[in-house]
Amino acid sequence: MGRCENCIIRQFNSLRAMSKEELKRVSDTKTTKLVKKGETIFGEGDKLNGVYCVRDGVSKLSKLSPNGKDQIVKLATKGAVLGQRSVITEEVANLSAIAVNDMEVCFVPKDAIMDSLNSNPNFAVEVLRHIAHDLKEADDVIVNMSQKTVKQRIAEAFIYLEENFGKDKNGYLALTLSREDMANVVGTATESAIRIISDFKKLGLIKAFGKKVAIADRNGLNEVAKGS
Amino acid sequence: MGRCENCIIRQFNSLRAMSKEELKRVSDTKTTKLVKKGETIFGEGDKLNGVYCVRDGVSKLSKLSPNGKDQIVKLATKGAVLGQRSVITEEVANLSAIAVNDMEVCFVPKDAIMDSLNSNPNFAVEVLRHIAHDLKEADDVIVNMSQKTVKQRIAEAFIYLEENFGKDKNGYLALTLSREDMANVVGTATESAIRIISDFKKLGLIKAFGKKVAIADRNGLNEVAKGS
DNA sequence: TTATAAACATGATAATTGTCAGTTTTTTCT
DNA sequence: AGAAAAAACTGACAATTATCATGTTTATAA
Repeated sequence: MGRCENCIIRQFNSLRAMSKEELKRVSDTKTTKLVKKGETIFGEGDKLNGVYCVRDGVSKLSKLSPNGKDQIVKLATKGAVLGQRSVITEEVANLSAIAVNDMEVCFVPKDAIMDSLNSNPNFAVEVLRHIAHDLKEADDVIVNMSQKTVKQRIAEAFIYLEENFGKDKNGYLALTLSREDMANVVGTATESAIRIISDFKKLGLIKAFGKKVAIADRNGLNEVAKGS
Repeated sequence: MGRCENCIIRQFNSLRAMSKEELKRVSDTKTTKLVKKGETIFGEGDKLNGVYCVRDGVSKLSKLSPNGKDQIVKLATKGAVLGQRSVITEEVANLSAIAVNDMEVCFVPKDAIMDSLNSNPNFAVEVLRHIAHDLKEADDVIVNMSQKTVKQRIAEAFIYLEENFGKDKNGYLALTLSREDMANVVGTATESAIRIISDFKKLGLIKAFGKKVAIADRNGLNEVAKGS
């Protein structure tokens, strides 16, 4: 079994959701792709004829607002599946997927997914669970965006980065985002993000080593996130 | 066939997604409930053992933020199904559902839904499509919340209310929200919402008759929403 | 029908956040 | 290495939004 199936299985969190033949069918149709940092996997409005499984690297899923700013809605890493929502509803993509660092993705054609969905209830229910979970997360983001200050959201973002992407051997966040991306995650101006991150450094909440950032005072950051 | 099945069918947009026996099973288990304005159907953290179909009236789905403010994430009207996300993921409710006006809902037990999901791929796929659509909408809300001003969001909210809940015979919005609810929909302070709504009146973008509100200048409102 | 509460409204002010106009630092490319 | 570009940073200021205090109107219930 190739690694691509692992993405699908991990994503849907059930080894038994797909039968051997289904996995075989998916396996036969897969294509592997290397995507360099900054490159676009697909853009807003693109018609997708398949989904992309992330094997390695991180992608930002963002939407361009009318005023020209990008809002990053989600960060997707190893094991995530991109574009499934659009494939399921048969609409064009409503987000664009851009590589935050060098990535390896594999492509699974629409038909392979749709056939399994239509014939295998277990698989459909697993996908359903997964999307339902995404929806809960999205609702939480809505509440955060509208009820928390930029400072709180940036504190949360650092915690999120540590929890979801981990640390390297020296304790620095495994995923380094530019200040601009950080601003686009929390929905603020780049300058505002820079200022607040500088403050966090001065307060000893985080520390930096070159581009790398580490959380220095987890409790303190948590306090800020809750609303000091 | 009772009206309760109509909710389910309308929601999932497919007459053929449920077999006759399945509909019968659902029909046998349903319970109808009257909910008065302001009453809670279920609250954040409640364990749901079924879903609620909205037969009549409107419910707000909201989440209490730590600072004590409510964020309304969604407004659900006739034909909508409440609580399905939590039932599917088998988590407690992450939103509370409160009646905005007098409602009639019917309750469908968890098992009836889960059995159909597990045995009927068409039904599962229809539910999946529906939740995928909700997810797209939630992503759009995230972008709006973070990239638009309060004024823009209030203008959009009026347009949304007209498009989704319609007008009465005199052209007034069929759904009247309090200023506080309006503020909680767009994620701002009640006073800010009041001020902006007053401005809209002065500018002739909307007009009021008692509690009722009508859009007076649709194009103008649209301009404001886009960012005048 | 009055009292009581809730919703609506307004002013003054403070806090937050965005914008613009730069400078400095780091990265990239030849 | 050196030029050019991108990213990070800073200050000054303006715009937006929240908060608090209070008054007015409208709805609700005894």
